[in-house]
Amino acid sequence: MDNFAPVNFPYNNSSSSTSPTAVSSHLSLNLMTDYSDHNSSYDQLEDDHDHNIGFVGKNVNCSSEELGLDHVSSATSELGNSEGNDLNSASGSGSGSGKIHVKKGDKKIRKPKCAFQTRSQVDILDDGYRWRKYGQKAVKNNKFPRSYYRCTYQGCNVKKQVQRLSKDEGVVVTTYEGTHSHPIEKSTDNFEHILTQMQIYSSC
DNA sequence: CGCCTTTGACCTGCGC
DNA sequence: GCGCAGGTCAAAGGCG
Repeated sequence: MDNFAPVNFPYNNSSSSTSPTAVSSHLSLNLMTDYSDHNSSYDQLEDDHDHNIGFVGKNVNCSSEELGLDHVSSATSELGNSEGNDLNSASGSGSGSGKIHVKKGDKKIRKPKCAFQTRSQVDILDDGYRWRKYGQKAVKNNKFPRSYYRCTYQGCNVKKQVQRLSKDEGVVVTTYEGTHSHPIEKSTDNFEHILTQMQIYSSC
């Protein structure tokens, strides 16, 4: 982990916000991007969980775009699955009523992801946005399931995944994917504090 | 009644 | 080609 630089979260609105819901009163953060090796990704995170904030991913290339900034970046980081589903098309149209994620022949455009881990008793960080859970899957080598959430704001197709580490039950890994196209819906003092720290210490 | 969670089925990509 | 793992859909049910 050597590329530290300011980082923002995947939020367009950086204005302060407050609304405590699920954020643990004491939690630490490890921000990382692109843990692209699906077998080692979360294990990697565990190596660094004693730090309050720090990257533990392989390729620290979380772009400003994925983090919610306006200008475009070419970052192509993605979360550790090997599938590389076309999340842009999937999120945009959901491929209709079917369950086809990627059209054959379509060029894969992988939406960058930005993941971070927290030490928290709760799985869900209240980041001020409204999320709807759309799936949950058991993950190999992990006794805890991975939950899939989607931003409920109309037209916003930001997704996030939440998973607790099996080796360290106190660590929750949250992966954001996409950019919010709307202001934050509620505020969270705790989360803003976290964001502030991230902007100071982290970089993607 | 609307929103959300749960959950099983389905689809895709990858490794063997 | 097959099996596995990850990701998504959508019906059903719960809750405020």
